Amino acid sequence: MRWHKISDAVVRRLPLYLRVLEEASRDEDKQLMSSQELGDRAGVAPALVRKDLAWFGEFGKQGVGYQVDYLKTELRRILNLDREIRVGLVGVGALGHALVRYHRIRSMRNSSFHINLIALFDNDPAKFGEHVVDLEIWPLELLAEKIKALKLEIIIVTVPAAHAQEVVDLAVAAGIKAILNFAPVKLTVPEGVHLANADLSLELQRLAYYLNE
Amino acid sequence: MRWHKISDAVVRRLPLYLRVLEEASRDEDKQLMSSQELGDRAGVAPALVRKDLAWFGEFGKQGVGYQVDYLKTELRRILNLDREIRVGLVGVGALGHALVRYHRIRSMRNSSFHINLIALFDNDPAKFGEHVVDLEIWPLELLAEKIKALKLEIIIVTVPAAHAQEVVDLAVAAGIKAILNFAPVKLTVPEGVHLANADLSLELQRLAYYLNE
DNA sequence: TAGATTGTTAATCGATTAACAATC
DNA sequence: TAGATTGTTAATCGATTAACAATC
Repeated sequence: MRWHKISDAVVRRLPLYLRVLEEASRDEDKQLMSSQELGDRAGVAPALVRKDLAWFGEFGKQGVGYQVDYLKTELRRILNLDREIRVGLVGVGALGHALVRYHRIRSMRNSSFHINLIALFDNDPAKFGEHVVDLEIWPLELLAEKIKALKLEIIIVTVPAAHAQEVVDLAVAAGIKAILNFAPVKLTVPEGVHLANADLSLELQRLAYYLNE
Repeated sequence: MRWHKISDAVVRRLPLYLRVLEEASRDEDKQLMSSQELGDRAGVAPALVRKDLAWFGEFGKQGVGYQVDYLKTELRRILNLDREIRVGLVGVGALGHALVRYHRIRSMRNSSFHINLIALFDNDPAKFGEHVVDLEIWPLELLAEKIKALKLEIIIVTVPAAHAQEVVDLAVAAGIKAILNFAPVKLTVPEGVHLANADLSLELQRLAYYLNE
């Protein structure tokens, strides 16, 4: 258990730092990085990088900077990426299909990426038993059962807006603690369940605002 | 030209309000809505709803609330959704393909949705001339030319991370002012060009943080 | 009129930045 | 040692919330 409640603003930057460290170590074999450089590459002010990291421990050395490998390991641990995280996807339409392919290929190439999509669900009987890449599509009725049996921890929701809330309610009742939602609808989840929204039309509408200044 | 520079936090909520108003008027034929109800439905405090709207004018009546139709019209105008916004998509892989289908079908069903995806680009000659739904895939070489000829204002980037920055540079040089990026990479754009990131792996990594509290 | 709700100002809250002593 | 850079505190900035006069 952590002492302070870390704000979501901080948590959102951690994967950014991790990505910078992974690229620097993979592409440049970099051993050390200062908060200045890490910040530059992540698009974050150096003082903020140090403050963010300091919530979790003392990872750097004065006058030297941060050991890339060590900080990488620590960030993975903090983000729970040092163990397998099992993910299910509900709604294998065009978008769901694409996300499966995108994700399966990524996780096959990069064995250290421990967020694994391992189960697909749909409510269309015509799709039951069908495979996308190497994953079988299960009937939506099996969602709760499979969440428990396969220890799924995150679900990706790519069903039509009208069905998203009921899918989420089912999943939450079965113990799901995190949801990545693509449906263009505001979902309600109980305290303790975390929601990330990937709502493309909202993003496009936001961008449209800036088009005549 | 607007008097105050409106913060992005405000702009992000406007499409949310618009969606609530559209649903209320379409599904419930609602005529009036208070900041209280609009806020409840959008997940925003009522005082913040009033403050956000007040940046752009006086749209409500004391003791009464907001006229749904009127506010809807005003929000559309503010967001530039009262005119056609033309969008191009670069990188017709699995994800790009799915976004095209998702978006074309949406815009065909909902004629009032004026953000239109009208051009596709890829660098794979095998795909040139191929159609996705009703849209032809053009060679990436034509990007700059087509941006100008078709008056594209937004591009959606679904190319691999390694190519995203060069695509963006090309597009920006040709006059693009807004970019929706799906590539898992931090893009650099000049002042005045707006960027929205839809980076799925960052979102999943963020969610993973919350999985053992 | 009485009740309701806006638009707006002041107060609060939270996040970022600046500054610097500690120390490698 | 001298220079560099961390971890941390204080100052600043910005966004949200509370409160209320105006008014429909």
